[in-house]
Amino acid sequence: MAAARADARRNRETVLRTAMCVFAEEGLGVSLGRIAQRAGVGAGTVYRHFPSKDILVEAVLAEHLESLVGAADRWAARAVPGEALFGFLLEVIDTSAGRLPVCEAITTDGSWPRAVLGAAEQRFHGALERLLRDAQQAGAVRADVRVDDLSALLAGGVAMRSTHRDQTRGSRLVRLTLDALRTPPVTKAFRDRPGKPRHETTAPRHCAECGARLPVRPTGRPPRYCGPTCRQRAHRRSR
Amino acid sequence: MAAARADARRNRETVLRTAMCVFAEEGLGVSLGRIAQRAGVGAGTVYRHFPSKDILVEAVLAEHLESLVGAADRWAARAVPGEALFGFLLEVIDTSAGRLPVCEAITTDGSWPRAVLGAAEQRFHGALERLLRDAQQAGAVRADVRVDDLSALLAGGVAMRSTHRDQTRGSRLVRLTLDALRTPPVTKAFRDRPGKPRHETTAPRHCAECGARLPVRPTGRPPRYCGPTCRQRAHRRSR
Amino acid sequence: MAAARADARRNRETVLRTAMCVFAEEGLGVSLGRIAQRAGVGAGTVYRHFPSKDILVEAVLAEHLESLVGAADRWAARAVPGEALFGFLLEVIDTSAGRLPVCEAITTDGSWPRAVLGAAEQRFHGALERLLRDAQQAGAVRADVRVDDLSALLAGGVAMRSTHRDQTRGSRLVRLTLDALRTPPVTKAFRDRPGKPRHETTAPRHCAECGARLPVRPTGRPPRYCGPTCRQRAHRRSR
Amino acid sequence: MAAARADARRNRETVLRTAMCVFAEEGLGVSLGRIAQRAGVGAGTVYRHFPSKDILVEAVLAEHLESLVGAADRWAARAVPGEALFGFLLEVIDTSAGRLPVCEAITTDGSWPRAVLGAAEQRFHGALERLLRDAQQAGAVRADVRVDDLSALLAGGVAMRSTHRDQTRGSRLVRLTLDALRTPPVTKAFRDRPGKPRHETTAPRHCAECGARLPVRPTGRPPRYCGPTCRQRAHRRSR
DNA sequence: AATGAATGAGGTTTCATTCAT
DNA sequence: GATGAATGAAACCTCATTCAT
Repeated sequence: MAAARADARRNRETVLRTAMCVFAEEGLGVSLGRIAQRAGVGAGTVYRHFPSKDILVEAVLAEHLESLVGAADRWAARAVPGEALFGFLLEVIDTSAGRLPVCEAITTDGSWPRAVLGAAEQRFHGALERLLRDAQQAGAVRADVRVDDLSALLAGGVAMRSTHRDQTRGSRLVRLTLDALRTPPVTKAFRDRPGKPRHETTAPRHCAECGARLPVRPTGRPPRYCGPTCRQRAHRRSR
Repeated sequence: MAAARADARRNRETVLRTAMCVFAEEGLGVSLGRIAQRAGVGAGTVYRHFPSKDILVEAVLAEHLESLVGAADRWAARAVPGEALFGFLLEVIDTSAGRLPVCEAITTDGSWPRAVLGAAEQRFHGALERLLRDAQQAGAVRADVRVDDLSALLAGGVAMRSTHRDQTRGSRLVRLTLDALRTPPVTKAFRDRPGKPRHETTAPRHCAECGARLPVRPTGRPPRYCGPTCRQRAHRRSR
Repeated sequence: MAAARADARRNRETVLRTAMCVFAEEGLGVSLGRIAQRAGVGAGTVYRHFPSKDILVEAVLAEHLESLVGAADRWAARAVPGEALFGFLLEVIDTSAGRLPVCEAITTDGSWPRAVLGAAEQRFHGALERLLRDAQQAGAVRADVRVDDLSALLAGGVAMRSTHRDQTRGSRLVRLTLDALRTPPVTKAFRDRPGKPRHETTAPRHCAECGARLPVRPTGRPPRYCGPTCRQRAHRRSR
Repeated sequence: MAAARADARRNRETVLRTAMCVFAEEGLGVSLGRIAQRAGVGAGTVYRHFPSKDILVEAVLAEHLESLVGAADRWAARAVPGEALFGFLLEVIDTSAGRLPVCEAITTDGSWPRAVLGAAEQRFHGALERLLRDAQQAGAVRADVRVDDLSALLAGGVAMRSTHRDQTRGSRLVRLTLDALRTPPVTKAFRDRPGKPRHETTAPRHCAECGARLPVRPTGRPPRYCGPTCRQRAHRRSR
């Protein structure tokens, strides 16, 4: 009987792994029959372990999340707080890129019985939260970022990676995007009055003429134009 | 006869608009029967105008793209180059947020007969290209960004917006992400030798202690830490 | 109004002729939409003239039968009784070969409202009957053949012609089969009766060597072979 | 497991047999739903065994052909060459009469994936070929007949039988037609060659009055009528 | 009278799920 | 516990027929 149980567990694993691959390859639309076939088991066996298709999809996602929790722990253990978070986010996006359909099933469709996912999802969010908190305490990440921002950012990153026709540039784009989380370059004054950037809101951030980004400087009169050219042009216009 | 044609066109519009809504609400999985029902027409009528489901989905997407091309033109007409691009990207993401499933059908699944979409897609890409070129010539956007980066970025932005449980913060996150495209703060030296940042590769870009982003300055000795705090902390650790 | 009527009649003709072709080419399964398309008219026009598909099929068959009645009269007018019948049967089979599906719709399926066909069918059977009676009175055809035998024989002939992969041999097979109707070799007493062409029935009708049809001549010794070549070949074989 | 397989096989048989009947009764137009209903199984079961309608039709035909191959072997085993062929052809026509629609699906429509039928069809043609060859070697059948002639002849025979409103006369007509294959009356020299039954071909094979088949006897004067009744009737007529 | 859009029942096919073996 | 055959609802698509223009 123990042997039987071992058999059953092995079968469960097989089905789960197969489903993961097939979902990734052909989308969530594949029939369970196909999965059973690819797993080399009968349709009934799939149903014994996963009483419905939704449950199977959830199990696949939970498995994925679980493995990501492991990755989070590894990153937390071996890197300084900020880099741990960025490393983890990148890894999540990389390993999830092929699984877009599965992820979307969860994120997009609100009709999912969140309860079932619960365990894995909470552990995942917990891990994410810890990494974020540490990174923020280390000052590596903007203070106004929350866990749910990260979730959304992950979804976005996966979408970018999966969508970009050029894998290398897709990767690069994701890194560029993640950098948006980093604490922006700050000055002494800013650092001394944390949370109150001097010009954060009052100073113009873009050239009033051409829209170019203006450099942020903590002191002095904030510029209104990106340079003499634009200033002149605006002056002309104002007459 | 002309009247009959008008009727037909109206019907086509109705079906198209209904399909747009229903796809957005319930995903691409909905049956054509349901769409027909919601549109208040017979199943055959849907079929008459869109001979297959794929064709209907394409039509919905094409319609959407077409409207976006209009938006692109409006932005190009009424804003300075850089802001036109950013405004357009934001609008695309905002108006596409509800249509995630439709967009994904296109971006995710490579099996689409691109030919059919062709017209609308090319016009969309053309518009995107023009906005990007102008923005880059105005120096408002990084020179190393390409159109396909923008496509991927859009997909990512839509995913973020749709995924974030808090709409407001989702919006904010998207804006933050788009800013990654902006030309990074540069100095005179950099501006004079465009494309050749002084320390671009040799200087450390992140604080060696906390990982915070380091300001890039074209002259002087590049800093290793983000500030005295980290320098001190590193010093302590090195003893 | 008279003009309108002429238009309508012309339309009816067009539809009928088109239906004939299309049925012959693609079977009875084709949709009326296709026929309307090929005829260059609207679906409604088809229905105005032929209120249902069955009625259209019947009309096509009736038209065909009507034209065959004409052929029967021509044969009756220009050939000796026996040959008139055989010529007519061959012509029927030849012209019906492409129309197998239509014919079958009538002969096979007992569910047809015979009443509607009535007129054309009766005229056709009448013509057939006359040809048969004359041929039998001339002694060219077995006395025990009835009109319904001929109908069945026609169906069989059409099937053979349509089925045989080799058109030429199909034709030959049909002729061979029709010959089964001819009066079998009879005794001297029978042959001597007046009003009978001398060799009409006793003379061999095909070359005993190669099976080619032999010309029928009322006088002289009937040939056994189609020419010197076959005669020589048979002579050699008999040694 | 074996039991399940046995069940499945039984089900397959049921569906096949039902389809055979229903096709014969109502034509190839019947819906698979109807067949499933008549077979007492679900629509899915039909589909499991025959993944498409075409495949089911083919299977029905293949089954039929297979059974005919058996019949061919039986005839070859128990009759002299010539009679074996004729007996077989008659049996084919008789048993196929009800199945006209199925046969036509094959013979009429060239669009069939012959590959699938292949096996059964080739075996059938092989059997036909053997019977024909033997019959020709025995001199019972014209030397210029080929297998494809027989195929077409069979189609024609089936059409005749199915079409004739009077079954008995239909049968008679078919026999008459098949006789067209027999070696035509030959000359003395030919007749005297050894190994040939005396009256095989020259003696009348059917009653000159009523067309009934005459017994073939190798010796004695061959009868001209099937019995005294017909002889008397013919006598009366000749006066 | 002609057009062709609209209709909707019905056809084939698919597949999640159950159940006998 | 595993198997895979059976089920039947539902999807997509077709087309004979009607009807507004």
